[in-house]
Amino acid sequence: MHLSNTEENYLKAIYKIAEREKKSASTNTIAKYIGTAPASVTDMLKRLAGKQLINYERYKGVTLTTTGGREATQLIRRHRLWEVFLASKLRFSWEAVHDIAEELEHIKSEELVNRLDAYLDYPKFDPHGDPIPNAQGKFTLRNQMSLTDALPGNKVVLLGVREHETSFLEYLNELNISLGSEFTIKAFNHFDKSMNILVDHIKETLLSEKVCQILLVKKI
Amino acid sequence: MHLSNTEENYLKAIYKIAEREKKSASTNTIAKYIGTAPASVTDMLKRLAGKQLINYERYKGVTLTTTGGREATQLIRRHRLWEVFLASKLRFSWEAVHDIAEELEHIKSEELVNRLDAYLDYPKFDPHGDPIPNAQGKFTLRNQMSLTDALPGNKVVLLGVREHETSFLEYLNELNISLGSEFTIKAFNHFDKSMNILVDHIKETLLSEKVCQILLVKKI
DNA sequence: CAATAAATTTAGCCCAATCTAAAAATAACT
DNA sequence: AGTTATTTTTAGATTGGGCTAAATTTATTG
Repeated sequence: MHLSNTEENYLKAIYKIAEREKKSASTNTIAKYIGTAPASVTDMLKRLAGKQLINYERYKGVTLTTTGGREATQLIRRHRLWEVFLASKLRFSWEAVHDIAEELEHIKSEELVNRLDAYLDYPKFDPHGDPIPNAQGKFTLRNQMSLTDALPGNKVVLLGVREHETSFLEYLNELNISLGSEFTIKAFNHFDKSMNILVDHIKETLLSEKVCQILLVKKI
Repeated sequence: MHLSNTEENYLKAIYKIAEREKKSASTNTIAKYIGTAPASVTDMLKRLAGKQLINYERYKGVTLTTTGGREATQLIRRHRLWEVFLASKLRFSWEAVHDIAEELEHIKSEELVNRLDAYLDYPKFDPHGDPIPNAQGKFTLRNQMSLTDALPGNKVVLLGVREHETSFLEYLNELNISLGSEFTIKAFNHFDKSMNILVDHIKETLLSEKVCQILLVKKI
């Protein structure tokens, strides 16, 4: 099936919205995600429905078909593998990889992505801790929770971030927080749900509820 | 200057045609090179002229401006660096790299291409022996000649090929000829200008004039 | 439940990049 | 030089992807 870059981007958007909101994606949500007018989305949805990539009924929101889901998963696979390449081989920082991978993910060559996968030693997670689907589209699952669910006294390690925004990642850099960082929860502040955290046994830091929600950790 | 992939492809075509034919590129030649109708070329030439990338006068053929030439050179740089990556890191064969690099060359990130260059150790030639312009657009020159110019008794080494067609490269594979192969010229056949060549001191092979023209060698 | 608000779709338009068919300019040949 | 052939350009249409404004459907709320 030949897909244009734009069509691929819509599929990815629908996939991610469904994942985030656990329901079918609405026209407006897609429009906001992609950054286009809702009318443009409607047009595209009709085309994608014509290609059997989504289930579309006027005014009802859309879901991916099996084919559409597979395409979206492969796109995510390509994106995350390129991110690994950029970070681990070309030494790009984790806040720089996303935008370049947005372009690289559209290179159409099954052979290329599989060889890249092998070259990188079949990585299971990308530089933001997101799981990389394998050639069959299977994601690696692991126990993880939001930092908001950790309790005072817990020790946890940072596995991933739910937000890839450059400014947010740069904020973590300033706090010397990166994947693998160890946190000891010192205190939970009820009034604003912020947390006092000891980072890597060195520096105590205050993290707002919003930041804690973004950080994915597991107990150690 | 923002250029679409298509605009970049036209600039590259004009560059390559000018290089091959040592004169301005005509509408028809460009159309054949790109694989579009001549009318489409005319339209595009007007747009490129509007962006000051080419010198265009109706019915006269076109040449690249300084800016246009720089863009074309950078595109060639990106293309050839990606070819090196595909061949040396991902172990693609030399006939497979071209098509994938055609897509990769359009990724727009100066930082990416320069880091890739460093990662590959600043290669000077691509897997077909074509020179790779450096970040300043400078090509490495070297003494080379067409195999047709070698004389019986000469020993030469293969530096490059002027033709990247898959079927041609596969033909060379069958003859066990690759970059670095050493040839001893055994005989020149006047009637059809073909040559009898001893390849790597092992196998004697007959190469047609057409093939000899494509092979770039230097004496050893 | 009627009125209003919000979401979605339709209608009609634009631009980039392509096409075919026809016209115009240049080149080639007798 | 004049006719023919070739090359190039113009004219007009198409497709993908996008827009705004208006109409329609669904949701919300007094």
